[in-house]
Amino acid sequence: MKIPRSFYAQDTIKVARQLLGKYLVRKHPDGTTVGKIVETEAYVGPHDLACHASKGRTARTEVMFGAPGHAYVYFIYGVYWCLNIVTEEVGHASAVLIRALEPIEGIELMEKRRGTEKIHNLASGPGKLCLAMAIDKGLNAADMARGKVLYVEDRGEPPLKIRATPRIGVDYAGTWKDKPWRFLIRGSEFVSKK
DNA sequence: CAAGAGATCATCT
DNA sequence: GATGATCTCTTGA
Repeated sequence: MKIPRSFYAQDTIKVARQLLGKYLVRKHPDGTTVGKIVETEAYVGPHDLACHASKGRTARTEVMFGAPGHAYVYFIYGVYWCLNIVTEEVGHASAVLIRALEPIEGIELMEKRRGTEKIHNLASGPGKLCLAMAIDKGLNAADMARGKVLYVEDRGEPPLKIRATPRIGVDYAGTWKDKPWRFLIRGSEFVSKK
């Protein structure tokens, strides 16, 4: 069943933890791809110096200030796209970065898009999973609670063992870089880094 | 295997 | 004008 907006409206860290084990579904003219979410990161608000919203309300961060359940897709290093899902109430700029997926459906399509057949390398990183699932600027601000082309499904799996570590690539964020807000499914072979 | 460089551009100063 | 919530490839031990 598709995850409703009320789920995304909760505390960002809680959403980041609970997204683990859920399924990201992407419907595209070329085919449907599905991946199990195995790694996430929480960006909790404007006071969090690692969060893009700490730069203030700008054209880029506008989506994060809006309603929960929308996709925040941004371009980084002139090369890659990254997918986040906006959390908490309207006006609270926070989001969860989807960092890695375990490929479940449409694996051949992912292999074609990624140019590799190594399954552990198809979606084990935020830039890689966006390539594998054809996610780019066109999906920025998409409503994942109501939309049909990009959403998250709960397939009713039991609770998972979760491991928390500091977030990746945010050394510039002062004391915020050490917050243990990166969450992984313990033992998963599909995370970006162990 | 680890370390380093390059890719390449939207966004903010 | 600088830089980044990344990834791949090359180099060298």
